[in-house]
Amino acid sequence: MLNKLHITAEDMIQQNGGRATAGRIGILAILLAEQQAMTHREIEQRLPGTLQLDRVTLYRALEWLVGKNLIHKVTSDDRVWRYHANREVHNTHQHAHFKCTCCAQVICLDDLTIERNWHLPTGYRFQEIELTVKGLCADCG
Amino acid sequence: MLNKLHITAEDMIQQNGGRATAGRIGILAILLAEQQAMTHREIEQRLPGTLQLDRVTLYRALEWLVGKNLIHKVTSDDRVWRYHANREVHNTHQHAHFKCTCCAQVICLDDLTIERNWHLPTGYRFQEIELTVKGLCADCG
DNA sequence: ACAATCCTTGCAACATTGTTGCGTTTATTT
DNA sequence: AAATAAACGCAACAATGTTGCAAGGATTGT
Ligand SMILES: [Mn+2]
Ligand SMILES: [Mn+2]
Ligand SMILES: [Zn+2]
Ligand SMILES: [Zn+2]
Repeated sequence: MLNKLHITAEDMIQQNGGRATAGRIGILAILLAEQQAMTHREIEQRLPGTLQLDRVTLYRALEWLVGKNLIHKVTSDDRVWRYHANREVHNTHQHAHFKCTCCAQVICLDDLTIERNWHLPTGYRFQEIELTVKGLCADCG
Repeated sequence: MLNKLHITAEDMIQQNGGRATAGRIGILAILLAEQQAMTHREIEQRLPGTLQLDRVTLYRALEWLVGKNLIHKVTSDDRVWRYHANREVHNTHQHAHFKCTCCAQVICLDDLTIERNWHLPTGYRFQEIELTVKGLCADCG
Protein backbone atom coordinates (compact mmCIF):
# COMPACT_ATOMS: atom_id res chain seq x y z
CA MET A 1 0.00 0.00 0.00
CA LEU A 2 2.57 2.53 1.05
CA ASN A 3 4.98 0.81 -1.31
CA LYS A 4 2.64 1.54 -4.20
CA LEU A 5 2.61 5.18 -3.24
CA HIS A 6 6.40 5.16 -3.13
CA ILE A 7 6.45 4.07 -6.75
CA THR A 8 3.88 6.70 -7.67
CA ALA A 9 5.86 9.34 -5.83
CA GLU A 10 9.07 8.31 -7.53
CA ASP A 11 7.34 8.50 -10.92
CA MET A 12 5.97 11.96 -10.23
CA ILE A 13 9.35 13.26 -9.18
CA GLN A 14 11.23 11.79 -12.12
CA GLN A 15 8.68 13.07 -14.62
CA ASN A 16 9.52 16.54 -13.38
CA GLY A 17 13.19 16.04 -14.06
CA GLY A 18 14.24 16.04 -10.46
CA ARG A 19 16.56 13.87 -8.46
CA ALA A 20 14.44 11.22 -6.80
CA THR A 21 16.08 11.09 -3.40
CA ALA A 22 14.81 8.87 -0.62
CA GLY A 23 13.68 11.91 1.31
CA ARG A 24 11.59 13.41 -1.44
CA ILE A 25 10.01 10.09 -2.31
CA GLY A 26 9.17 9.34 1.30
CA ILE A 27 7.72 12.78 1.94
CA LEU A 28 5.60 12.77 -1.19
CA ALA A 29 4.36 9.25 -0.43
CA ILE A 30 3.27 10.38 3.02
CA LEU A 31 1.43 13.36 1.56
CA LEU A 32 -0.21 11.20 -1.10
CA ALA A 33 -1.47 8.82 1.57
CA GLU A 34 -2.99 11.53 3.73
CA GLN A 35 -6.38 13.05 3.06
CA GLN A 36 -5.83 16.24 4.97
CA ALA A 37 -3.09 18.81 4.76
CA MET A 38 -0.13 18.11 7.03
CA THR A 39 2.19 20.36 8.96
CA HIS A 40 5.96 20.07 8.86
CA ARG A 41 5.79 18.60 12.34
CA GLU A 42 3.21 15.97 11.39
CA ILE A 43 5.20 14.89 8.37
CA GLU A 44 8.34 14.66 10.46
CA GLN A 45 6.61 12.41 12.97
CA ARG A 46 5.34 10.10 10.27
CA LEU A 47 8.75 9.57 8.71
CA PRO A 48 9.84 5.95 9.20
CA GLY A 49 12.81 5.21 11.43
CA THR A 50 14.80 4.29 8.34
CA LEU A 51 14.39 7.80 7.00
CA GLN A 52 15.30 10.39 9.57
CA LEU A 53 15.76 13.77 7.98
CA ASP A 54 17.03 16.98 9.43
CA ARG A 55 14.41 19.67 10.07
CA VAL A 56 15.96 21.92 7.47
CA THR A 57 16.21 19.17 4.90
CA LEU A 58 12.51 18.50 5.34
CA TYR A 59 11.71 22.17 4.87
CA ARG A 60 13.84 22.29 1.75
CA ALA A 61 12.38 19.12 0.28
CA LEU A 62 8.87 20.46 0.83
CA GLU A 63 9.77 23.73 -0.82
CA TRP A 64 11.23 21.80 -3.74
CA LEU A 65 8.06 19.77 -4.14
CA VAL A 66 6.00 22.96 -4.04
CA GLY A 67 8.19 24.48 -6.74
CA LYS A 68 7.66 21.40 -8.92
CA ASN A 69 3.90 21.68 -8.45
CA LEU A 70 3.69 18.24 -6.93
CA ILE A 71 2.32 19.56 -3.66
CA HIS A 72 0.91 22.86 -2.44
CA LYS A 73 0.90 24.59 0.89
CA VAL A 74 -1.84 26.40 2.76
CA THR A 75 -1.62 28.98 5.50
CA SER A 76 -3.80 28.58 8.50
CA ASP A 77 -4.83 30.77 11.40
CA ASP A 78 -2.18 29.16 13.61
CA ARG A 79 0.52 30.54 11.29
CA VAL A 80 1.68 27.09 10.33
CA TRP A 81 2.08 25.91 6.77
CA ARG A 82 0.20 22.77 5.84
CA TYR A 83 1.21 20.70 2.84
CA HIS A 84 -0.98 18.61 0.59
CA ALA A 85 -0.36 16.53 -2.51
CA ASN A 86 -1.68 18.04 -5.71
CA ARG A 87 -4.61 16.49 -7.51
CA GLU A 88 -5.76 17.32 -11.01
CA VAL A 89 -8.09 20.03 -9.74
CA HIS A 90 -5.14 22.01 -8.48
CA ASN A 91 -4.15 22.93 -11.99
CA THR A 92 -7.05 25.36 -12.15
CA HIS A 93 -6.92 28.73 -10.48
CA GLN A 94 -9.61 27.75 -8.04
CA HIS A 95 -9.05 26.18 -4.72
CA ALA A 96 -11.21 25.55 -1.68
CA HIS A 97 -10.31 24.43 1.82
CA PHE A 98 -12.08 23.72 5.06
CA LYS A 99 -10.29 24.90 8.17
CA CYS A 100 -11.37 23.82 11.64
CA THR A 101 -11.37 26.81 13.98
CA CYS A 102 -10.72 24.53 16.94
CA CYS A 103 -7.96 22.08 15.99
CA ALA A 104 -6.77 23.91 12.85
CA GLN A 105 -7.20 20.83 10.68
CA VAL A 106 -7.29 21.58 6.97
CA ILE A 107 -8.96 19.52 4.28
CA CYS A 108 -9.37 20.18 0.60
CA LEU A 109 -12.85 20.75 -0.78
CA ASP A 110 -12.13 19.79 -4.33
CA ASP A 111 -15.58 19.67 -5.89
CA LEU A 112 -16.42 23.31 -5.58
CA THR A 113 -16.93 25.94 -8.22
CA ILE A 114 -16.82 29.63 -7.54
CA GLU A 115 -18.58 32.19 -9.66
CA ARG A 116 -16.49 35.08 -10.77
CA ASN A 117 -18.96 37.90 -11.24
CA TRP A 118 -16.94 40.55 -9.45
CA HIS A 119 -14.02 42.75 -10.44
CA LEU A 120 -10.87 44.04 -8.78
CA PRO A 121 -9.91 47.71 -8.40
CA THR A 122 -8.22 49.16 -11.47
CA GLY A 123 -4.57 48.22 -11.80
CA TYR A 124 -5.00 45.00 -9.87
CA ARG A 125 -4.29 41.71 -11.60
CA PHE A 126 -6.06 38.47 -10.87
CA GLN A 127 -4.04 35.32 -10.31
CA GLU A 128 -5.94 32.85 -8.23
CA ILE A 129 -9.04 32.49 -6.10
CA GLU A 130 -9.09 30.65 -2.83
CA LEU A 131 -12.20 29.83 -0.87
CA THR A 132 -11.90 29.02 2.80
CA VAL A 133 -14.78 27.56 4.74
CA LYS A 134 -14.29 27.81 8.48
CA GLY A 135 -16.10 25.75 11.04
CA LEU A 136 -15.76 22.74 13.30
CA CYS A 137 -14.56 19.39 12.07
CA ALA A 138 -16.24 16.11 12.98
CA ASP A 139 -13.94 15.61 15.95
CA CYS A 140 -14.32 19.11 17.38
CA GLY A 141 -17.99 19.68 16.54
CA MET B 1 -9.52 64.67 10.28
CA LEU B 2 -7.66 62.28 12.48
CA ASN B 3 -9.21 64.05 15.45
CA LYS B 4 -12.65 63.15 14.12
CA LEU B 5 -11.62 59.54 13.92
CA HIS B 6 -10.35 59.73 17.46
CA ILE B 7 -13.81 60.74 18.62
CA THR B 8 -15.38 57.97 16.55
CA ALA B 9 -12.92 55.47 17.96
CA GLU B 10 -13.60 56.62 21.49
CA ASP B 11 -17.33 56.25 20.91
CA MET B 12 -16.97 52.75 19.51
CA ILE B 13 -14.88 51.65 22.45
CA GLN B 14 -17.16 53.12 25.09
CA GLN B 15 -20.25 51.66 23.48
CA ASN B 16 -18.69 48.28 24.00
CA GLY B 17 -18.21 48.92 27.69
CA GLY B 18 -14.46 49.07 27.60
CA ARG B 19 -11.93 51.40 29.10
CA ALA B 20 -11.12 53.99 26.47
CA THR B 21 -7.39 54.27 26.97
CA ALA B 22 -5.24 56.51 24.82
CA GLY B 23 -3.62 53.44 23.28
CA ARG B 24 -6.85 51.78 22.20
CA ILE B 25 -8.28 55.02 20.83
CA GLY B 26 -5.12 55.81 18.90
CA ILE B 27 -4.85 52.32 17.45
CA LEU B 28 -8.48 52.16 16.40
CA ALA B 29 -8.27 55.63 14.86
CA ILE B 30 -5.29 54.53 12.80
CA LEU B 31 -7.12 51.44 11.61
CA LEU B 32 -10.25 53.44 10.80
CA ALA B 33 -8.19 55.84 8.70
CA GLU B 34 -6.50 53.12 6.68
CA GLN B 35 -8.11 51.43 3.72
CA GLN B 36 -5.99 48.30 3.77
CA ALA B 37 -5.27 45.87 6.55
CA MET B 38 -2.21 46.78 8.63
CA THR B 39 0.41 44.68 10.34
CA HIS B 40 1.47 45.14 13.93
CA ARG B 41 4.66 46.69 12.63
CA GLU B 42 2.87 49.16 10.38
CA ILE B 43 0.56 50.26 13.16
CA GLU B 44 3.51 50.70 15.50
CA GLN B 45 5.27 52.92 12.99
CA ARG B 46 2.25 55.11 12.52
CA LEU B 47 1.77 55.75 16.22
CA PRO B 48 2.46 59.41 16.97
CA GLY B 49 5.46 60.31 19.08
CA THR B 50 3.15 61.28 21.91
CA LEU B 51 1.85 57.74 22.06
CA GLN B 52 4.67 55.24 22.25
CA LEU B 53 3.40 51.86 23.30
CA ASP B 54 5.30 48.74 24.19
CA ARG B 55 5.20 45.96 21.61
CA VAL B 56 3.27 43.74 23.95
CA THR B 57 0.80 46.44 24.87
CA LEU B 58 0.07 46.94 21.20
CA TYR B 59 -0.48 43.21 20.72
CA ARG B 60 -2.79 43.11 23.70
CA ALA B 61 -4.76 46.17 22.65
CA LEU B 62 -5.25 44.68 19.18
CA GLU B 63 -6.43 41.41 20.68
CA TRP B 64 -8.83 43.32 22.89
CA LEU B 65 -10.25 45.20 19.92
CA VAL B 66 -10.67 41.92 18.05
CA GLY B 67 -12.51 40.44 21.03
CA LYS B 68 -14.86 43.42 21.07
CA ASN B 69 -15.55 42.99 17.36
CA LEU B 70 -14.31 46.46 16.57
CA ILE B 71 -11.56 45.15 14.29
CA HIS B 72 -10.73 41.82 12.71
CA LYS B 73 -7.49 40.18 11.73
CA VAL B 74 -6.48 38.30 8.62
CA THR B 75 -3.73 35.79 8.07
CA SER B 76 -1.53 36.16 5.08
CA ASP B 77 1.00 34.04 3.29
CA ASP B 78 3.85 35.82 5.07
CA ARG B 79 2.58 34.50 8.41
CA VAL B 80 1.83 37.98 9.67
CA TRP B 81 -1.49 39.07 11.09
CA ARG B 82 -3.06 42.09 9.49
CA TYR B 83 -5.70 44.12 11.28
CA HIS B 84 -8.58 46.05 9.82
CA ALA B 85 -11.43 48.09 11.29
CA ASN B 86 -14.80 46.42 11.06
CA ARG B 87 -17.49 47.78 8.79
CA GLU B 88 -21.14 46.78 8.81
CA VAL B 89 -20.52 44.01 6.29
CA HIS B 90 -18.33 42.18 8.76
CA ASN B 91 -21.33 41.21 10.82
CA THR B 92 -22.27 38.65 8.19
CA HIS B 93 -20.54 35.33 7.89
CA GLN B 94 -19.07 36.27 4.56
CA HIS B 95 -15.80 37.97 4.03
CA ALA B 96 -13.61 38.59 1.04
CA HIS B 97 -10.04 39.84 0.77
CA PHE B 98 -7.54 40.57 -1.92
CA LYS B 99 -3.97 39.56 -1.14
CA CYS B 100 -1.04 40.67 -3.26
CA THR B 101 1.30 37.75 -3.89
CA CYS B 102 4.22 40.14 -4.26
CA CYS B 103 4.07 42.67 -1.41
CA ALA B 104 1.50 40.80 0.74
CA GLN B 105 -0.78 43.80 0.89
CA VAL B 106 -4.34 42.95 1.98
CA ILE B 107 -7.48 44.87 1.15
CA CYS B 108 -11.10 44.08 1.92
CA LEU B 109 -13.44 43.35 -0.95
CA ASP B 110 -16.65 44.27 0.75
CA ASP B 111 -19.15 44.22 -2.09
CA LEU B 112 -18.90 40.55 -2.90
CA THR B 113 -21.45 37.84 -2.41
CA ILE B 114 -20.61 34.17 -2.40
CA GLU B 115 -23.04 31.50 -3.42
CA ARG B 116 -23.35 28.66 -1.00
CA ASN B 117 -24.32 25.72 -3.16
CA TRP B 118 -21.94 23.20 -1.63
CA HIS B 119 -21.99 21.08 1.49
CA LEU B 120 -19.45 19.95 4.06
CA PRO B 121 -18.66 16.33 4.96
CA THR B 122 -21.01 14.84 7.53
CA GLY B 123 -20.25 15.89 11.07
CA TYR B 124 -18.69 19.16 9.99
CA ARG B 125 -20.26 22.42 11.10
CA PHE B 126 -20.23 25.62 9.12
CA GLN B 127 -19.21 28.86 10.79
CA GLU B 128 -17.92 31.32 8.27
CA ILE B 129 -16.85 31.61 4.67
CA GLU B 130 -13.83 33.54 3.55
CA LEU B 131 -12.96 34.29 -0.02
CA THR B 132 -9.41 35.23 -0.90
CA VAL B 133 -8.49 36.62 -4.27
CA LYS B 134 -4.79 36.49 -4.95
CA GLY B 135 -2.99 38.55 -7.52
CA LEU B 136 -0.84 41.62 -7.97
CA CYS B 137 -1.79 44.99 -6.56
CA ALA B 138 -1.55 48.21 -8.54
CA ASP B 139 1.97 48.88 -7.29
CA CYS B 140 3.33 45.41 -7.98
CA GLY B 141 1.43 44.67 -11.18
C1' DA C 1 38.00 4.60 -13.88
C1' DC C 2 38.96 9.32 -12.66
C1' DA C 3 38.15 14.06 -12.10
C1' DA C 4 35.17 17.96 -12.29
C1' DT C 5 30.77 19.58 -11.39
C1' DC C 6 26.42 20.00 -9.46
C1' DC C 7 22.96 18.94 -6.25
C1' DT C 8 21.67 17.52 -1.65
C1' DT C 9 22.26 17.11 3.26
C1' DG C 10 23.28 18.22 8.23
C1' DC C 11 24.52 21.37 11.57
C1' DA C 12 24.68 25.75 13.77
C1' DA C 13 23.25 30.13 14.04
C1' DC C 14 19.87 33.39 13.15
C1' DA C 15 15.32 36.10 12.18
C1' DT C 16 10.66 37.01 12.89
C1' DT C 17 6.37 36.99 15.03
C1' DG C 18 3.76 36.42 18.74
C1' DT C 19 3.03 34.86 23.94
C1' DT C 20 3.50 34.49 29.08
C1' DG C 21 4.71 35.89 33.83
C1' DC C 22 5.06 39.32 36.97
C1' DG C 23 5.63 43.47 39.34
C1' DT C 24 4.24 48.40 38.75
C1' DT C 25 1.32 51.99 37.39
C1' DT C 26 -3.10 53.92 36.44
C1' DA C 27 -8.03 54.18 36.52
C1' DT C 28 -12.41 53.02 38.75
C1' DT C 29 -15.23 51.91 42.59
C1' DT C 30 -16.56 51.99 47.42
C1' DA D 1 -8.77 57.95 51.01
C1' DA D 2 -8.62 53.04 50.59
C1' DA D 3 -9.64 49.01 48.07
C1' DT D 4 -10.18 46.88 43.81
C1' DA D 5 -9.62 46.05 39.04
C1' DA D 6 -7.64 46.91 34.68
C1' DA D 7 -3.85 48.15 31.81
C1' DC D 8 1.06 48.66 31.09
C1' DG D 9 6.20 47.78 30.56
C1' DC D 10 9.85 44.78 30.80
C1' DA D 11 12.10 40.43 30.38
C1' DA D 12 12.08 35.99 29.12
C1' DC D 13 10.23 32.58 26.32
C1' DA D 14 8.12 29.69 22.36
C1' DA D 15 7.31 28.41 17.74
C1' DT D 16 8.14 28.40 13.00
C1' DG D 17 10.86 29.03 9.39
C1' DT D 18 15.51 30.81 7.05
C1' DT D 19 20.49 31.34 5.89
C1' DG D 20 25.48 30.17 5.55
C1' DC D 21 28.65 26.84 5.07
C1' DA D 22 31.16 22.68 4.92
C1' DA D 23 30.70 17.77 3.99
C1' DG D 24 28.63 14.02 1.40
C1' DG D 25 26.74 11.81 -2.74
C1' DA D 26 25.25 11.54 -7.45
C1' DT D 27 26.01 12.94 -12.59
C1' DT D 28 28.58 14.09 -16.29
C1' DG D 29 32.57 14.36 -19.30
C1' DT D 30 37.03 12.69 -20.51
MN1 LIG E 1 -5.66 22.02 -1.18
MN1 LIG F 1 -11.58 42.33 6.09
ZN1 LIG G 1 -11.15 20.24 14.49
ZN1 LIG H 1 1.58 44.33 -4.03
